[in-house]
Amino acid sequence: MRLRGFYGNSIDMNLDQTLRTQIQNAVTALFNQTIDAVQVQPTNHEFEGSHTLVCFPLTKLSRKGPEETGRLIGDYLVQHSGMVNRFNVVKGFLNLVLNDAVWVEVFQTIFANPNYGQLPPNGQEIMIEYSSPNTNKPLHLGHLRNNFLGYSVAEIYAANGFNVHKVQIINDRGIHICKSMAAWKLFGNGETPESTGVKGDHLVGKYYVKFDKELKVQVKPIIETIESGVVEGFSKTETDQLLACNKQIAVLQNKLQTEAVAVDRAAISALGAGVEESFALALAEKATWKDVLKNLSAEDTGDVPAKDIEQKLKKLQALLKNVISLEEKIAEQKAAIKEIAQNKTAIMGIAQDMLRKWEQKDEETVALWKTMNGWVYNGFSATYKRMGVDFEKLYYESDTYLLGKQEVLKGVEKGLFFQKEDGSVWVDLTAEGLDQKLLLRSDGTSVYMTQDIGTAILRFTDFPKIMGQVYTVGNEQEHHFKVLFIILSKLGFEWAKRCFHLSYGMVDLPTGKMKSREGTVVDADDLMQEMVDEAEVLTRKLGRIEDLSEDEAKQLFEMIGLGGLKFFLLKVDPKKRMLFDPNESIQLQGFTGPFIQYTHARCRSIGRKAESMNLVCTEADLRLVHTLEPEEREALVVLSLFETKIREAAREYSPAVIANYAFDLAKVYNKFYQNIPVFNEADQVKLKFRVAFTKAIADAIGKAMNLLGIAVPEKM
RNA sequence: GGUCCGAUAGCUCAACUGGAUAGAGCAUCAGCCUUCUAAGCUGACGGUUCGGGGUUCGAGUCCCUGUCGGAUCACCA
Repeated sequence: MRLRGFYGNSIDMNLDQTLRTQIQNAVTALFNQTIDAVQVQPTNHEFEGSHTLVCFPLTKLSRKGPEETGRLIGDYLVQHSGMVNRFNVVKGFLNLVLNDAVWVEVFQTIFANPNYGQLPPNGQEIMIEYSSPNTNKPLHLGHLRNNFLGYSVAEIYAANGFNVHKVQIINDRGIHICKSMAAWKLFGNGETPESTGVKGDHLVGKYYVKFDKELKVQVKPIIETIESGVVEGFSKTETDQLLACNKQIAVLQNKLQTEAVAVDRAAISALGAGVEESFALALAEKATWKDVLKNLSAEDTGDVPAKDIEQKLKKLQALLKNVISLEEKIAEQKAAIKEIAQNKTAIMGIAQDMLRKWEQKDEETVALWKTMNGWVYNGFSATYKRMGVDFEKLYYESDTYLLGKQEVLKGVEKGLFFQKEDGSVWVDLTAEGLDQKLLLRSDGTSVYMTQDIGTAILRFTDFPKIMGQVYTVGNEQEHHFKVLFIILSKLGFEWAKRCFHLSYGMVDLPTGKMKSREGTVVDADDLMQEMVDEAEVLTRKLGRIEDLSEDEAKQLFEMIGLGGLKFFLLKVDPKKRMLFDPNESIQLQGFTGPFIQYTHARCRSIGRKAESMNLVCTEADLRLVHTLEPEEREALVVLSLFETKIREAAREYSPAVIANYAFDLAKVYNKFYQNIPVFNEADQVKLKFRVAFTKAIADAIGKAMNLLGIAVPEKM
């Protein structure tokens, strides 16, 4: 979705624009040529100046070298512009130093604008979806990235002048919740959140895990029977498939044995001691080749240089390529068998039966469904509250899947979709370079895609003025949304092209990927609590909370713990997969939330002292400021970028832009703070200016952090 | 196998969409508290931007190619 054209001008852009015009004038005056585009960029820190003109492209017009061109333009600007104080030319780059008066004026504008950081309303409405959990288990670390991201993007759009509608779709229907229901019915003994004291979403999650465990137990003998060659009691297609799998496995295993013998054992032994023993294990079939390789790479290798180990592993990998690829193929076949076998277990039968009954509105099933979903919602709302996220409207899959079905059937009538012999409905996307996609099962029930079609249409009906919709969903679903948007277009909805999938990368742990079945998920509630606890420990250690009440202290720990967590998850470009290192996330120094919160508290401390001294800065005072210290100038340059960053963050759908900016601002202010003690200043004008300047920085930091959903303390 | 995404300092991440000697933080080392909050500041160390070609005044960024990692291609959601 393109949003260009909804943005106005900000302070630094005006400055930039004026400068560009003056450069254009200079070029016209000097070389008797006109240009329509000039390349101006921020000056590198190592050189003096704030704006830099790239001169290379101008050499054709000036018929002079880049340095000479730069000098001529620089001279001209100093003499005629009234803005440029001095300049320097390095290679082909013209670095401009603006008059302090220009920066003082910039500050006056910011000072006079209490809404600095909030762009005027642009009359546009936009919908942002995030969170959208399944109702069978509690929220985890992945949801945290999703929620913080969605919430922050919503705030950023609001700051850009949009009227934002935050929504989510709750996946309250389907086989997943039936699994929890089935397990609860079988093993729950009537447990409730009240009777156990367990948070509702966690209780329901417990039974989801229980279901999976039981399923594993029940499916094992079935798989063993199948693999022994006995395939009975399956439908025709299933039987064919299973027999085919068995056949494939036999062939693959034969090949594997041949390949295993062919592995160059001599080459492996040559790689070092210990390696060979590990492979003896693999040959005895106690481990797969892949596991052996994995174990070796994880082994403690003492003081062998890392590069050597890496090379060794690469060699090994190459030697074992064939056997590992065969193993993987066998695993694929086994997975296919498992899939079919699972449907034959008693417990899966119960869950599927519940799903059918639910669709038929069976009273008892619906009642249980309502009860357990209710537990989950209570749990979720507690989690959302602590996370500090909210929603204007909730959509429930159980309300939208039928609507989706209607729309699909309409599509069939119009000839947009087609029906197969078994009654299933499909859309043909081969013209778009994709496959055929199922929209309704042969028994007429809805799939994921069906309900998303319904939800989208319902939303544009509920909010007819929205220009578009943003879906905050992990990048594993890129294909899904690509297909969804094409289908909506086919159905004739012109707004389909203004739907945008805000696709973000997965969160990895140092131990690898999170897998709910292997119990390696990081629970959202637990994580938030740990962060707050850690914040408390570290804060008490620093001993700065003596004059805070117990309540205030608690609030502060909450602010720091969650601020740290949010900042950690938001500072990385959303598109990229990121590593969550728990140890690093609770750090308070450097590029962290608490560092920025701390800077804010410092500023406020100065503010309080100024108030106690009755120091008030007026616009008249500012008019008396004529010179700036380098630290002040530097900070003002950063401060003036705020609204441009707010725009950029919206354009890129990236809170990371704001996070980086807030950090830059805090850093540049700390430099000022350290070098120029504010209250040591005898000159009243300078003193007042610095107090006002500090307040402006604090406000900008606070607003930037708010865009990330992070609160900032008065003291810490 | 097809499609898409990624690879930058020991680690985690930037790099204004083609511009300068590729920047921060962490870690390591060395300095700075009689001062508005040291959760801070200053410095040092650290790079063949995965390999190989190409495009041009100029490439981490664009094109081709190879290697590695991830995602996806369900009558799951």
